Amino acid sequence: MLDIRFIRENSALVQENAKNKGYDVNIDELLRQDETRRGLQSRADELREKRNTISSQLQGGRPSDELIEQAKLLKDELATIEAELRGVDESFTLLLKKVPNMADGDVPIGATEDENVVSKVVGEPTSFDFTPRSHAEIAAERSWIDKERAAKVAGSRFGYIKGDLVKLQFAIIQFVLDTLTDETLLGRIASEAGLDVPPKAFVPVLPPLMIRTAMYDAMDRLEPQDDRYKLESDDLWLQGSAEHVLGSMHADEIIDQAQLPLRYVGYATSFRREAGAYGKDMEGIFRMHQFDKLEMESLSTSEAGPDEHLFFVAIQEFLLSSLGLPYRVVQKCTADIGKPNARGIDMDTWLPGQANYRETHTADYMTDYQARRLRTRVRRESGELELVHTNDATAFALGRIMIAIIENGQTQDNRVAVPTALQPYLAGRLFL
RNA sequence: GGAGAGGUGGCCGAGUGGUUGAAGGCGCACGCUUGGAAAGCGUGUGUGCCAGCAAUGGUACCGCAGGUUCGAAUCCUGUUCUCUCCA
Repeated sequence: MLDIRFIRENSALVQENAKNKGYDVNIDELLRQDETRRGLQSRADELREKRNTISSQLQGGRPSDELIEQAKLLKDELATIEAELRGVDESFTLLLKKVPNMADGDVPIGATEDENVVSKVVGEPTSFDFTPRSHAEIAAERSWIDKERAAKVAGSRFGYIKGDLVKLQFAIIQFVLDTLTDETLLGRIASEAGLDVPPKAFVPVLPPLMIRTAMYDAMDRLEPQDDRYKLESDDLWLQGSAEHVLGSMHADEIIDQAQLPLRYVGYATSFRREAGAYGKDMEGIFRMHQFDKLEMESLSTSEAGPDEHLFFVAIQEFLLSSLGLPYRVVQKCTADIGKPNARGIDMDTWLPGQANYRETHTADYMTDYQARRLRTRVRRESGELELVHTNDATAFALGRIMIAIIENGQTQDNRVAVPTALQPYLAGRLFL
């Protein structure tokens, strides 16, 4: 959520920004309600002040009937004002929550994701001296993915992942955890990216996979609800990405500045309905209702936030490069970065089976937009309180990255070359 | 799933209707004291919102949400979380 004081002072900018991001919000109406709300709030405060004054005169017993009568009148008036205030406050908050975060100045303005800007291409599309297959075809040959039986048991877009593919997944996980907890390596990644960020290790986390409505909403990741799985009888949702449960971990907390940045890498099975997918997306395990993911999250000061974002991107590039995969970096435009985002960068990895770059990574920078409702604050060295800035980014979405490894590393006889960086985690095997 | 106990400030802990934003202690900050330190002494030390350049003032907050009352940390209802015992 944005700061209402910021909106008051920058209403035109905020309206313009909402339009650029494709959100229909009425800032004028919001400001009108804000004024009404504040008026009622002041009135209620005044009435309470009077009530408190009278009350303090009444203590010690022997209250005069007159005073009691006065107090009763106040009580009634206050009740009326409070009811009115509750109503206005509710619709005001509803409107305020709809206002998207301000996009940073260097975010390309665009109406659809087609206006995202490719800023960097690393490596070249893998070439083969045979016609490359899709991961689904190779997995079928190797009995790595069984969607038919999964459909019988759980429905469409679920899978049984089996055999060497399971070992590959665990190898990737180990590789990521080793990378993100190695401060020497993190320092090198930072300095090679020209970033002056502390090389502080990420804390690995296995988070809860369910999240309360209030927390999900505070993270501003509850929408679109159509894409979420709700557990009706419990006021709980299945989380759609570890950042949902990592970012909300420090809700209602005040963190000493010396402890920042807090960096986490969460491993979580994530759930999404992914309604409306079609074509290539339906093949194999590209787009499933359930997938495992390693996600980075950081809480930092406001001044450190932008570099944390770039650091996350640098880490993503390091991870992809370590696997020898061709990828490109995409600066997402205003329409695509998402409501709570100030900036958003994607990594698209080359998939020979689709002969296309497809999204495997996202890095989101939310400034203080999430922290405002989470009430996660930092106590500055000066003693001042300030909202933290949040960053989240994919380390690896395991399903998608295994697709990339299979398709880019395939041989004519349906084997898959193991990236050098993963070989130590697969007993030194060169091929799966 | 059942029974019981309990959630008070950074921490411990008092408080069962009336200056209680909340005793006391610990911690922390500043000052005094000291050659220096400890001890000791003194002062201060929560958060949100509104108004104000500020000092400050008003208001709300004792897990959360309602209710009773002129007045609620204290009484009532619901709910949530933690702990103990049982299944």
